Amino acid sequence: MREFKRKARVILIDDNADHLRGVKELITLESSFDVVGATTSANLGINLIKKHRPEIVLMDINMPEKDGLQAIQEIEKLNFGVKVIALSGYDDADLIFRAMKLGAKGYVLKTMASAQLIYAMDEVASGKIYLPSALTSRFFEYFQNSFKNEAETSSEENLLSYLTSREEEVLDLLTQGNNYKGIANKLFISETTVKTHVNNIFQKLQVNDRTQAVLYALNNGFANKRRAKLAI
Amino acid sequence: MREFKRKARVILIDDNADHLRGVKELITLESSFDVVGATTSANLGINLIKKHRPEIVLMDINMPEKDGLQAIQEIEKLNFGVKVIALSGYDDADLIFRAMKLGAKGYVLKTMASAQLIYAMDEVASGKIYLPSALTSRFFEYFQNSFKNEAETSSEENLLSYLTSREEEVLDLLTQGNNYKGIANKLFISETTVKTHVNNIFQKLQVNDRTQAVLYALNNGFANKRRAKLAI
DNA sequence: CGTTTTCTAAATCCATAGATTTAGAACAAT
DNA sequence: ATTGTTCTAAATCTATGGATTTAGAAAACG
Repeated sequence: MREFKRKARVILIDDNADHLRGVKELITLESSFDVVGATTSANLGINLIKKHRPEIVLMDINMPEKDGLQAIQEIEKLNFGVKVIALSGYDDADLIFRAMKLGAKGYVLKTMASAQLIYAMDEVASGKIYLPSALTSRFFEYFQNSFKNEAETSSEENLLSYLTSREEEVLDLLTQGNNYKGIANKLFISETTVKTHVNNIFQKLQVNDRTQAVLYALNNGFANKRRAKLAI
Repeated sequence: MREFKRKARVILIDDNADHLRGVKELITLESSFDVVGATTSANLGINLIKKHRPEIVLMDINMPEKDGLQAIQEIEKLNFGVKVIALSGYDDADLIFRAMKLGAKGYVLKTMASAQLIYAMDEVASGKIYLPSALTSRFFEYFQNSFKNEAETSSEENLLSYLTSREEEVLDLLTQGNNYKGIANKLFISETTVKTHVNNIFQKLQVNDRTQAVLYALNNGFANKRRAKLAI
């Protein structure tokens, strides 16, 4: 249990001074977290984080001055392993999505009961990710919608399936920005052979040049994982 | 409350006949759902769905014969508004991610208490998305990890920022698979002017040809939303 | 006002890309 | 055994792509 460990440190960042004070009091009185910093400025907050290296940061993301989302991104870039919980007044799907995408470990509405905030902090402190179920639902609607097109196009007849395995290899190298010579060298075959393969690829994908072939490949699920680094 | 509505219909698909029978009994006895179909075959299940148009489908995704994920995709393609809940023996992050990506409205482990399955069905039937919090956590770890690179590279110095607005237009057309002539026609400028722009783009992006320029653009946040359809 | 940037354009030249045809070898399928 | 597919390769030809230089007009900046 956590009583035996050192109290986890928390830094609060909220441009609303009243809310900041309220949350600070709440945490101090009703939880076993240690508030080591509280500020209304995102920039000051980041400095506090650098100084104190807290386990948890409660970050208001509805700040006008500096965008809270941007602040989350900067905190993540520090790579301190700080766990950021986004605090927001809105259950907007796009906000939730962007906050989670940037690495927030939780998203809590300001209107939620104080016990839920403490619970979220406990969960996040123990390494989990916490999203209230209503927000999880919102998130997934957004998430699934953003993948809808991709799913549809990927289920259409995919011309990529007509490629032979060697042609797939060649196309893979094309999607890394190689020219004929580069491909020939990498596959230990002659340049003219590569040309033959590439021409066959064009026919099968019904495109006119390598750029279109590469675009077709990327738009149709080719090389989804190994989002290739350019071979420049 | 749901008592006043017609009982929501459910179809069960699970290649394990024993488990299938157990779940059917459970739902019949302990919930207000109406099991209108149960089969061990994904293909038969899809036919049942076409016939009965159920509100809910419980789909085992650990089937050897036909992949359950593929079945989900096919069901979503029908566009019947069927709400699929994935049933799985594994809390594997990649499985969860793929199931949700394909449009599953819930993901429940077979090892979970039966009450939780009923709860999930209630939630999903009422239009929400249900993921147990432990799985939500798993999902987000995977999700955030898959966006990590993107966040990092997007915060590196982006050579795209050096492009003039005209060059951005030209690059945009390049990322749609246009050649010089196509770009010239679309921008009402001469082909040689396009060549000048394109050469300047190459210099600024430090690449050697159009394919590499397009790849750089796509990998660095250019045209993120309007995931361009090819101009073939 | 002068300077710089951007957009436009042409000319030239060489390199690469792409189309097309032909063909041998290996292998799988029936 | 024969047919079909895949992978290999070359030759040839034309089209497109890319590098480089030069330059005018317009707009932006200071």
